[in-house]
Amino acid sequence: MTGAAPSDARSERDLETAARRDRMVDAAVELAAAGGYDSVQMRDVAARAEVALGTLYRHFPSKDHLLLEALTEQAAALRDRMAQRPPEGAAPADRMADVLRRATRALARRPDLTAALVTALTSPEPDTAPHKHAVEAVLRSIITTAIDGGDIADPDGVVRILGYVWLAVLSAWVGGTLNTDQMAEDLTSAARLLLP
Amino acid sequence: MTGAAPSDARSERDLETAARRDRMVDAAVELAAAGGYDSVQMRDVAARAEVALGTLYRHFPSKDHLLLEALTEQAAALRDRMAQRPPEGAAPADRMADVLRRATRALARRPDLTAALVTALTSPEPDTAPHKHAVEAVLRSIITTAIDGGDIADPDGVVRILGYVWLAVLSAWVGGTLNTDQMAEDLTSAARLLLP
DNA sequence: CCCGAAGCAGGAACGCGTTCTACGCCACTA
DNA sequence: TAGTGGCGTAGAACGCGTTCCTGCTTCGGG
Repeated sequence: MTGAAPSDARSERDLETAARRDRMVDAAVELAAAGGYDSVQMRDVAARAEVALGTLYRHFPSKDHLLLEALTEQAAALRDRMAQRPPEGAAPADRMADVLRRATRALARRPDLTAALVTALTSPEPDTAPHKHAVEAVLRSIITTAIDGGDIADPDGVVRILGYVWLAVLSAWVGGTLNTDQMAEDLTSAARLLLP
Repeated sequence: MTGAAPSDARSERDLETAARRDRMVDAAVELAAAGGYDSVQMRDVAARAEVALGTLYRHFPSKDHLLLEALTEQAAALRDRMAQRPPEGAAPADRMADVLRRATRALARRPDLTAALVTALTSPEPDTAPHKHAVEAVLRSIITTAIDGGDIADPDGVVRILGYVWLAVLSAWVGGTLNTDQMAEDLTSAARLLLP
């Protein structure tokens, strides 16, 4: 790593800033996992990532952007796990229920982290819309591959509705309106109502 | 008003504090209608209601509680309007679509106010959960009366899912992810998929 | 008649997200 | 070699939600 040729000078610098960026996201995730949204304080993130506050804001224009970056990574990881071990079940509704059960279990494993990320997802700042679109696209792709193969009249509509229900249930769970069991129950109920 | 008998002394005082409370909610609604969530600043609300900041916090433990109080009133008004002129249509799906169309139109009439109230509704503070439950109960009651009379297998499940979709779509609209037409479209699509 | 409690006014103070200022370091280029 | 622009550090400053303090008034009970 240290004995790089002179021609690598620029890429070395880039690697450093990429590493800094990773440290910031990692610090945010650690703080979120420990205490939720309120525990992710920008000064603490900067300190833990060994970075100045201004640097943090140079890379992420707001706390919500920072958390949405982390959420994007988590969602991608979830999609990869689903692709690696596809959901089981004959009917689309069964496969969908399997997906939701596994996803819910994964999210409930680190509740404070999930709460922090979902909080960022439901923040009303309009300039985070692109990030939100990206996350929702990942969720919809998971749903789509789960229910693929069944004879469904309006697959796009079903996927969209299931995505909405997923988001609403998550946000209700974060807000304390629902517990984990109710969340899973409502999700599978939606899947049963919308899928054969 | 001024010539009250002595026995009315206590109720006069209560009326004053009730009037103060109303002024606070009204001030919040006016500010929200003018500029959305960020324009509802607690110092401004207090000043406009001609009340000290501490008094505002004596009645409402947080900004979100204040806005949720306003939202509860709005939701009740919507339910009353729906009761006064019931939705038209033969099939439950048609009546549901009518309800959603009228509700969406009412909300879109004052977008900044709606955005502010929905923002409060999706705030993650757990101690606002009772308020949220109340609002959701009103929404579900509207849905229930709209689809009542059809032969639906799992009416409670359908109502719950439609309620979730309504909330998710509203929050997406507030977040800038959806425009008004898409919101109405997704809602009627959900109604068609879930109702005969 | 006096007392304590409750409600309110006015305003300072605190916490945290966000912005701004001042400066240093390093790769590039005329 | 001097200058320039990008990225970083350190830390003060600002805005707004929230809390706290100090003093005033009104009411109900000994």
